[in-house]
Amino acid sequence: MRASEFFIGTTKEMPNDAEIISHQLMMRAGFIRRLGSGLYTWMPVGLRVVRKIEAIVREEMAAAGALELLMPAVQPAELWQESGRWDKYGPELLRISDRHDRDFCVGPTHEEVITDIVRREIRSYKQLPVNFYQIQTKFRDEIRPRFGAMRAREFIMKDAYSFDIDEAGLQKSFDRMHAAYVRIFDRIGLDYRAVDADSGSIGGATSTEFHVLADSGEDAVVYSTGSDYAANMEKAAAIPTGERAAATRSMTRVETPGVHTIDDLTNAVGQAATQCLKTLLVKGASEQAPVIALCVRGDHELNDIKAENLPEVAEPLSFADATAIRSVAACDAGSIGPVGLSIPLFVDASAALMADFVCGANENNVHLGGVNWGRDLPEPEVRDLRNVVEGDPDPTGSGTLKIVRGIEVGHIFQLGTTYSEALNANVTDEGGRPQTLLMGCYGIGVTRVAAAAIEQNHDDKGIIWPEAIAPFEVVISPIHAAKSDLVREAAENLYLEMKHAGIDVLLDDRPLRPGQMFADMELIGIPHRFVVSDKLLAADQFEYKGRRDADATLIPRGDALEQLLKLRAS
RNA sequence: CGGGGCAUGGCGCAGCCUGGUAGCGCAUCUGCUUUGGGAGCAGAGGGUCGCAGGUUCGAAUCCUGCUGCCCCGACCA
Repeated sequence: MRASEFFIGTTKEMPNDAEIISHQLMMRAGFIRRLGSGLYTWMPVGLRVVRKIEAIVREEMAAAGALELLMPAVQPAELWQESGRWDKYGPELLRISDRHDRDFCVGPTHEEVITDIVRREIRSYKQLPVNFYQIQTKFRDEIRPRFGAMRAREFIMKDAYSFDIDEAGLQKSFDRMHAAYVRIFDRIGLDYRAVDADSGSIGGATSTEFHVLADSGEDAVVYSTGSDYAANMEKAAAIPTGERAAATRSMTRVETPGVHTIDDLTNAVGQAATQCLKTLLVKGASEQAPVIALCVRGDHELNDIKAENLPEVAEPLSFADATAIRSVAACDAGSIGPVGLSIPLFVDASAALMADFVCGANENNVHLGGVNWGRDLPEPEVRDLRNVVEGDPDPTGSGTLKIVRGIEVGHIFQLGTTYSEALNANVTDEGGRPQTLLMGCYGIGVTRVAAAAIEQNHDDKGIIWPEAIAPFEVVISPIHAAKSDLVREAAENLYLEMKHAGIDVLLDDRPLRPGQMFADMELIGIPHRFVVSDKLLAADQFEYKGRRDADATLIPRGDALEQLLKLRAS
């Protein structure tokens, strides 16, 4: 590609609404342009990156036996009503209606549509397993779209769906996708982790997330220093340490005027947060127990997902309102404690090991000190309710846990029969009986991968693309070509040589000053650069500089292609 | 959804409080000079000041309503 025939929309100025580095750089380098909240146009340079990511995904999907198809973005409400998600999915689902007033949604995901296809097309176990995928624009009406392509409302996603006759088949399909994902992210060249995850609202059991590690990531990724264990914060198992100490004090009333939070409490009673018990009241799942109490240690945080996964707790998790609190305790939030509460009470494993602790007295402005399980109140119902913290033991038994930030770029699920049952997707088995299909689904946020790659690879000059997804692999920058036939011809020849060698090369033939050319190409993030100038040609040389290199090196003119091929291979 | 803020050439902003000929930087265009790290000088074009009402002789500016966008908030026991 010749830059003069391409479109390069770089700017020196920073857009005022871009908060994170990938958003700023994508805007400045002219990769994306904003149309509306969470809506972006992919400009020609940006689209080249997207297409390269897609190409890698397609190759690895094909290698893993998945078949590409393309489903409609607009989906009839009936299908979503059949699966129950028309009501369950909530406001993130963009609902629209046509001229006949029929309801539709713009697909945030395609489990329903693919299951509908499969139930019509796949009749026999002999046609299994199948795995269909598409690369398509999705729409999710996010509460707060932000960070440019990172959390856009409209974005490009690869979504694959596998169907098998039994659990063993599903496991095999899942493992194949897992392996394919590993190859994809390896090839793209990102630092990432595959982590155990909660499957969330899509339903089903097993799921693994793929996170690109970056400080700006919105998710907390937990990993072990001593094993391969990795999980996201929602899923990471919190293992208590030590044993419960013996009670040494008797239970006493403490006047705590104006104390509402754990911080207030530690100040008021002079005890560390680890000695305070936090009691949270949440809505229950049944009429019989409309309010449920959950206890965690004062220095710990309740894990919403773990709480929500308790059968007794209403989903989605919501805290009890003032009226509900008053219905079970004679006080307001801030003074709740487990002693004397006559509602279901679940206690985090670490909180269950506390002795002589402080907690609310269920009376405003009063707390209790010296409280002990098994003496002042029954032995607790123990559950895992909290977020892990750095230094917690590895649940597999070796090492401790560390927490880093990650950007979720892929998520693979074993859905099981959730959708096939709801939509009645069966095949006939060997015995001639109908068998409900077992389903898996596998997503990659293609456009988010691009943003994540930038978060992980940039410097003060701009983006540093991993070679595999760079918009161009190499740029040729002729210095003052307009004034020198020699420079122009040498650059042109080098360009053609590389182009014929199948290299994705950009010839920067714009009539610009060198500083501007260099700055543009570094901002755009092209991994390799060759400079052609009269001075260099006089010595029969070109100049080479890798995007991460501090200094340029001189190379013999004839070695340029060979040099590039060598660098590219390494 | 709650709170805060913004809306003025393509982009970033000032002007508004105290009503009176709409300005700056960047970008664009022309010319000359310059030429290995986002050049200099001279000149030019480009805005019914988000929309709708109101107050006024007169509104970017004051008032009302609307719309769009941005930011903060979902650990409170």
